[in-house]
Amino acid sequence: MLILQSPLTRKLSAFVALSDVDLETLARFHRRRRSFLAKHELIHEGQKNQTAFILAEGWACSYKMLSDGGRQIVDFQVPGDFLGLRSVLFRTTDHSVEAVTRIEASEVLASDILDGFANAPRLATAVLWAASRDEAMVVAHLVNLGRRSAEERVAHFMLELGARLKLVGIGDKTGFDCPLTQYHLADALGLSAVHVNRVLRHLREEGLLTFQQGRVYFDDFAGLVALACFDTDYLDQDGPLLR
Amino acid sequence: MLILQSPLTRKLSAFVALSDVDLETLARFHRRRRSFLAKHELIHEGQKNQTAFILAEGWACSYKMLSDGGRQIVDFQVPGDFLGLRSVLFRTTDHSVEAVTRIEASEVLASDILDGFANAPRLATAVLWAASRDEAMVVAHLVNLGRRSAEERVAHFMLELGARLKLVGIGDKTGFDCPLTQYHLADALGLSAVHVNRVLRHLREEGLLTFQQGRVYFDDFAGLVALACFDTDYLDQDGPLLR
DNA sequence: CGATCAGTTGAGAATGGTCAAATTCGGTGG
DNA sequence: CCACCGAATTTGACCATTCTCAACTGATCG
Repeated sequence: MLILQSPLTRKLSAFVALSDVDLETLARFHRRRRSFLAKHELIHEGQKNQTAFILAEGWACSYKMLSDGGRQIVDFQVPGDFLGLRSVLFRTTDHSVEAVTRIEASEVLASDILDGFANAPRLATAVLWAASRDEAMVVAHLVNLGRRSAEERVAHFMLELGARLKLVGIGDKTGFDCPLTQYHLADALGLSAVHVNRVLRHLREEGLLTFQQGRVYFDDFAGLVALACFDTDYLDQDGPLLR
Repeated sequence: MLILQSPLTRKLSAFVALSDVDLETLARFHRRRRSFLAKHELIHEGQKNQTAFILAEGWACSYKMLSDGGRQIVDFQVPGDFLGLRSVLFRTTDHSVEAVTRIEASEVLASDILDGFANAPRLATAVLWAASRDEAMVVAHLVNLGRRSAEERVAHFMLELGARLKLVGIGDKTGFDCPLTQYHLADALGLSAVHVNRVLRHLREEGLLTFQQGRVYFDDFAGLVALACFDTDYLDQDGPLLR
């Protein structure tokens, strides 16, 4: 093993057994460590020839702005996730990415990625495979927006976020630390911030969930799961499929 | 060139310059041609060890059912698209796929795909790259659901579908043939079928768009673009990025 | 100690849903 | 060719969820 098990390496190894060449290439992606303040926009929608980042510490979010000033958050990223990979794969980017908290990330130039993919095709497969799993989360999010009430949306979102963070080792069944504001929730869930506030109050009064002082408490996990029709075992993974 | 330019081959070549081995492997995916009636469910949510399909003729849609009986259509597939690729990549599938019209498709066994990917890693990269572009469409769809009014949603959806079909050579600026029912639209757009009908009537009365007898007419293309804030050049592609 | 930002609450308005019933359309069998 | 059937579309009346606007509180930070 050439490099220590970074979150990204661990994630990729779930899909493809990586060779030494793959791991060396991956290690080369991790020069150029940067840090950014909360709210810094790392990737800007519409720009060409962007660089990408690998998130090492903190939270980020990807979103699209609308012409009326509203925004829709597509997904949140946690350590081990790529930021702006698609902006490299498609020369131009269709969304923006900004830091939610102060973050640490490795900057990866477009040429690093394209050259790396050409020389280490199995690494390319692994990275894209992982990107494809991220799509499953976007799909779940889409279903949430399309067919659930505000209350179900909030409950489902929190459960899903909790499940995701548990995989990375942050948080457990009782709750997790959550640096998001109610505005983040509103922009992610397609609701107004005012209504998010009301829904949170109601969930708290019903004894289901509390979100206060940067932490989410699952006061009644089973009740939330029932309310949101949450599929408990949903991000499972067994072992590499490609050897 | 070993096989004729199938829709899929053309699509993949946009991302990665394919070798003869890649093309042979791809050709091997196209034995086992099948045909299915409209409404046939090809992939069922939750099943394990599914096979995948490559759509050759007709339309399909991928969707998730909710426990209350509602469903959310995630995306529509047209010739050249994979059906159920993720059910192979992740051993189990998180959504269902059904035929919208009568369809023709090549059945591809999980083992075909995994063996093929192991032997032709650049093909793997190309297929996953294309899957990643499909995600961009899912993202656009998500934004549509989260932050637009019913009228904007319908307009945007139709424009996007039109743009996509124009790329495949079906339809033009004046409109396209569309086998969807208003129920399909409702399930895709997170609206009730009744409301979809009302919105369509309104768009027709405003002289913007007509959807009747299986065809969509863009009566006022510029007006629609303005209403939906549609990004006209959005699925562009230049040439293979990976040589 | 202002200033700013996140959270909270109320009142009224709007968008879109539900239920129920009619109408049209595309086949299909006699 | 016509009568009929089921599916898709259309319309109305009423209702619910969620939004908008506006004001107020509380915390944090130079």
